[in-house]
Amino acid sequence: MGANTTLKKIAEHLNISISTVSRALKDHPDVAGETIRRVKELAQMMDYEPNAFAISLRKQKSNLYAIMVPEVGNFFYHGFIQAVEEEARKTGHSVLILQSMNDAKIEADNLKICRHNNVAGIFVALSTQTIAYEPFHRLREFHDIPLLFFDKVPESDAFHKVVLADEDAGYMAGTITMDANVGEVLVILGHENLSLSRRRRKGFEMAVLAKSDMKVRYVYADAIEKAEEETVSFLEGDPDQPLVFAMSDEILCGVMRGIQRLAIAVPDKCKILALSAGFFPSLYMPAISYIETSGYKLGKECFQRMRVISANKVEPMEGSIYCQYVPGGSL
Amino acid sequence: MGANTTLKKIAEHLNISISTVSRALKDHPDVAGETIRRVKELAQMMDYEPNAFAISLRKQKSNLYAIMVPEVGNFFYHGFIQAVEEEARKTGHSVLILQSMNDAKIEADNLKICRHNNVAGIFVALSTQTIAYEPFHRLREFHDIPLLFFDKVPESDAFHKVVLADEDAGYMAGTITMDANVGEVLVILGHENLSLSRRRRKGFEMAVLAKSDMKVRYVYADAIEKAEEETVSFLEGDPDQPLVFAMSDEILCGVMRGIQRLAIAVPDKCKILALSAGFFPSLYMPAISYIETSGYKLGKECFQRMRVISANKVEPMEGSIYCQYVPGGSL
DNA sequence: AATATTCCCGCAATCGTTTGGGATAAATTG
DNA sequence: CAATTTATCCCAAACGATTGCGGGAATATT
Repeated sequence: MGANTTLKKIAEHLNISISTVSRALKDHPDVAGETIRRVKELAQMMDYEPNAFAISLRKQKSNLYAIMVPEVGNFFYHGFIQAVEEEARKTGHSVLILQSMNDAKIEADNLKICRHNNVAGIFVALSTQTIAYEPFHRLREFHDIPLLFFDKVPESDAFHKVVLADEDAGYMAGTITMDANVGEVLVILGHENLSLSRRRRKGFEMAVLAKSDMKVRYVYADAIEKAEEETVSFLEGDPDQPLVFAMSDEILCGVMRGIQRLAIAVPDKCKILALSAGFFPSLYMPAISYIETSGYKLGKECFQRMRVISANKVEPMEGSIYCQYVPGGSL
Repeated sequence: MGANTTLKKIAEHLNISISTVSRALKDHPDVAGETIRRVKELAQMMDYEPNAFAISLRKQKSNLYAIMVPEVGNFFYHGFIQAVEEEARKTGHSVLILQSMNDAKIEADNLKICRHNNVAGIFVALSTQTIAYEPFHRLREFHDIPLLFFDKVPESDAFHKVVLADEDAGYMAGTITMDANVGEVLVILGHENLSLSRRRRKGFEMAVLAKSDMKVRYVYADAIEKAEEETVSFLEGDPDQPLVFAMSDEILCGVMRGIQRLAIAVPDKCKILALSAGFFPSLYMPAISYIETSGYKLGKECFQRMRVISANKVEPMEGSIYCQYVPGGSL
C-alpha cells in the first residue's frame, strides 16, 4: 500500500486547508506560529516527504541532472561521475546516467529522455559519431535546459564547454619528451573525429617543433587492440631510443600489452609517457610516468559551471582544467 | 521559452477535446479512425512528447530504475550498470545511479531519494557498513517499491537477491588450484563483512578439503595496497610451489603489483588465479587465468528478475549466475 | 415511426503541490 | 464608534495526462 503522506492528509488530520499546510512547512509569514509548530510536528510524525513529481510538474524542473557519456566503462568518466554525484547530492539533486554507446541515434534519444524528465541540466561527453548538433541546440532554445559539454566537446563555440587543457597537456607531453632525449617517438592519439585528439596533437607538435632531429609518428587508435598493434609494429622497426606517448588510459593499456608481448624493458629499451587519470600507471612496474587528467577535478569544475549557467543567462564559454606531471619510472 | 507541446495545444489546434487527443494517441477504439490520423499527424508535426511528471504523478510510478552501489569506480559494476541501462532503454526506462560510498547514512538517504522519485525499482549492492535493514523493509512494505539486491546482498532471505554463484566459484577455484599441483596457496578475499567473501571461502575450502598436503592461507583485503602487501609477505616467505588466488579485479591488481615488485616470474615461480570480469587479466603477460564473474550477465539477469518482481507479487528468492573458467597463462 | 444499438466525443475528477487573490475575524486607528 | 489595518486562513486555478461516465447523433432493429 502506497501509504504516502501528502499535504492533504496532514491537512485533514489538523482540520486546516492544504494551502496552509504547504505554507506552514516553508515558514510563510501568513501562517500563525502555533499552526506552523503543529504542522511541522505532525509532518515529522507522519514522515512526510514532498512528492517530487508534483513539484516538478508545477515547476517544470526536476531535481535530476543528466550525464551522458559514450560508455560508463571508460575509465576517465568514473571520477567525473563521482564528482558530479557528490556535488549534486549537496544541492539535493540526483544524477541520471545515460550512455550514447558512440551512436548518434541513441544520443539523440537520450536527449529526448532528458526532455521528458525535464532535467535541471545535462553534462555531455560527445560520441565519436556526432555530426548534427540540432538536437542539442533545440534543447537549449526550446526547452531551456542548460547544456554543458565536457571532455569530448563540439568545435563550435556556441556551446558551454569545459575541457582539460588539452593543448597544454599535449605541449607538456611534448616538452617532457624532448627533455627525455629520445630519438624516435610514437604518439598514439584517440579517435580521429575528436577535437580533443587534434588539440593534444597540436600542443605536442608545437612543443617538439624546435627539436628537428627527433622523429615523431602520429597514429590514431580507437581501441586497445589498435594501440597494441601500433606499438608492436613501431617497436619491431627497431627504432632508435624510442618513446611511446599514450593519450589515454585505454591506449596505455594497449601499449603496455605490446611492450609485454615483445618483452621490452622499460625504460631502458623503450620509454613510456601517458595521459592518465592515475590508476593504470600504478599497475605497472616501473610505474608509468604520466600527465594527470583528473576526471574528478573536471567533474567538480563542471558542476560549478553548471550552477552558474543555470542561475543566469551567460554567454557560452570554454573553460579548462590544468594538468600536472606525475613522474614515474618509465622515463 | 518552454515551448513544449502538450495535449492541450494539440486539442486547441484541432478543435477537439484533450481527452480525445489522449485517446487518439493510444488508438483507443472510442476515437474515429480519421480523427486518430489527424491527431497523430499533428502530434508528429509539433514534436509532441508526453510529460513524464504528469504521467508519474498520476500513475505513482516513474520510468526510472535506481542502481545503488558502493562506488561507481568499482570495476565489477561497469558491466552491471551497462547491462541494466541497455535493458531499461528497451522498456523506455532510464537509470538513476546512486553511490553509498560505503556509508550507511548516505545509503539511507539514497533510499529516500528513490522514494521521492517513486522509482520503478531499485538494484542494490550493499555497502560494507550496512547493519540496519529497516529502511529497506519500509521501502517495500510502505512504498511498494521493488527491491533487488545483487552482488553484495544481505544474509536475510526476506529479500530478493541475485548473486554470482559464489560458492560454486569458490569451489571451482579450489578445484583448479588442486589440479594445478601446488604446494602453498594464498587466498585473498574481499571485505570480511561481505557474505560474498564468506561464501567464496566456503566453496574454496570445500574443494580443497581432500588435499591435505596443500597449505592454504586465507586473508582479507579491502584495498589494493592491502592485497599487495599480503602478496609480498607471502612470497617473501619463500613458499613451495606457490599460487595466489585473487577474489576480485581490485585484489588482482594488488597481487600483480606485488609480483612485479618482487620481479617474480609467472607462472614459473608463482601461479596466479583470479575471479574477474575479464579485462584486467588481459593486461598482463602472460594473461591471468580467471574465473569469469560477469557483471554484465548479472545485470541482464537482475533486470529480468526485476520485471518479474514488479509484475506480480512473488516470494523473495535467491538466484545466481554461473561462472566459467577462462584459462590464461598464469597457471 | 419508435426503440435499441453503435460510434464518437466531451465533461470533470484525479494525482500532489504551489500561489495569487480573496475572506473573515480581531486589532488598531482617528 | 466607525473605518482601516493586520493577522490568519481558505478557495480555486493552475501544471499535463488519464479515464469512468454520460450524452448526442447516426445507424440498425422491431
